[in-house]
Amino acid sequence: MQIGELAKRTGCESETIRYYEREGLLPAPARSSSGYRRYEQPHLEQLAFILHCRSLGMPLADIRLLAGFHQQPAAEPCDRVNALIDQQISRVHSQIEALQKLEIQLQQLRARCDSPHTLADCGILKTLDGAAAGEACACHDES
Amino acid sequence: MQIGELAKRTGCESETIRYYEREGLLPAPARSSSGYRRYEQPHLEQLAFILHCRSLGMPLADIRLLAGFHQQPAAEPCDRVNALIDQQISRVHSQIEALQKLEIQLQQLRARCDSPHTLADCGILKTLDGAAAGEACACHDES
DNA sequence: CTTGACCTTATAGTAGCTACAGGGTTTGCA
DNA sequence: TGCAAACCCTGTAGCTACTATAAGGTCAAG
Ligand SMILES: [Zn+2]
Ligand SMILES: [Zn+2]
Ligand SMILES: [Zn+2]
Ligand SMILES: [Zn+2]
Repeated sequence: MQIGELAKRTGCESETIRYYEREGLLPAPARSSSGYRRYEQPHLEQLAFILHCRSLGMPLADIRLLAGFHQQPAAEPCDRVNALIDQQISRVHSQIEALQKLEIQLQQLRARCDSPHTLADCGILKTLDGAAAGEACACHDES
Repeated sequence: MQIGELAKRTGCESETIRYYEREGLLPAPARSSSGYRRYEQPHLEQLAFILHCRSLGMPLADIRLLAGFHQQPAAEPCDRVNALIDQQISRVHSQIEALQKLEIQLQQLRARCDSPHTLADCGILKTLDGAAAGEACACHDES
């Protein structure tokens, strides 16, 4: 199949497929006489593997490693696999925590303005300006 | 003061300050005879304003707008300010939701492996391979 | 024989920095 | 006076994971 059909079947754009090939995540497929890429079923599965990992937020570098385990002797321990997943879980977890703090801060800032009123009176702008001048702010106040 | 001192006082690297100037977030300061940037107190406050907004996760484009409201007539309504903050809150909120789904999926995947064992037996790898072949997976199973 | 839908490569753009390379300036000290 | 350390300058490239062109080649239908 051509790249367009692979794209349609996986829901991944042709350009992304070419990008994965350039990045070494997908092996370079055979070419037709006119230079068109020709894919087979294994390519589709390899791409699906990548997309599935991507949908879990895994970075391409980790997916490369994960895919590489298929080339390793099957008797090796799987702890490196687990480590990659655990790392991803903790990355995601700390992002969540950071964003939750952010949301609280933003809501504290937002609460300074009970619109509608003018720019001169806006509690949000006043808070931001005050903080820039060194005053305590609603959002970063530790109390 | 020179750029290095402004950097030290704000905890922002010199290169970042120059970057903000290039991006039009900070006005170009006066220069010494040898071409060194010379900053005054207002610059420090403007930079602090930017950094404070950045710490709330605001994109530079929004900070540019937010800073621009200082040049607007003070009698204008502040609803555009509120809209920017509300937008940011909803961005952050939807990111949190997406990441929380991700974390659950990752933990479901992680639960397939009760290490230690081998690559051939690893439930994580088996799940990923199965999903690539079109089977249902622990992580994306809707049940 | 031409139109349209494919495909190819190469390059640049996105966000927000960060890290050089390759130079000039200023300060202090022997 | 000479020199080195610690500043500063510009310009460019790198990071992630794509996305979007530009400029061209190929193929099947009508
Ligand atoms: Zn307001
Ligand atoms: Zn604050
Ligand atoms: Zn395992
Ligand atoms: Zn899954």
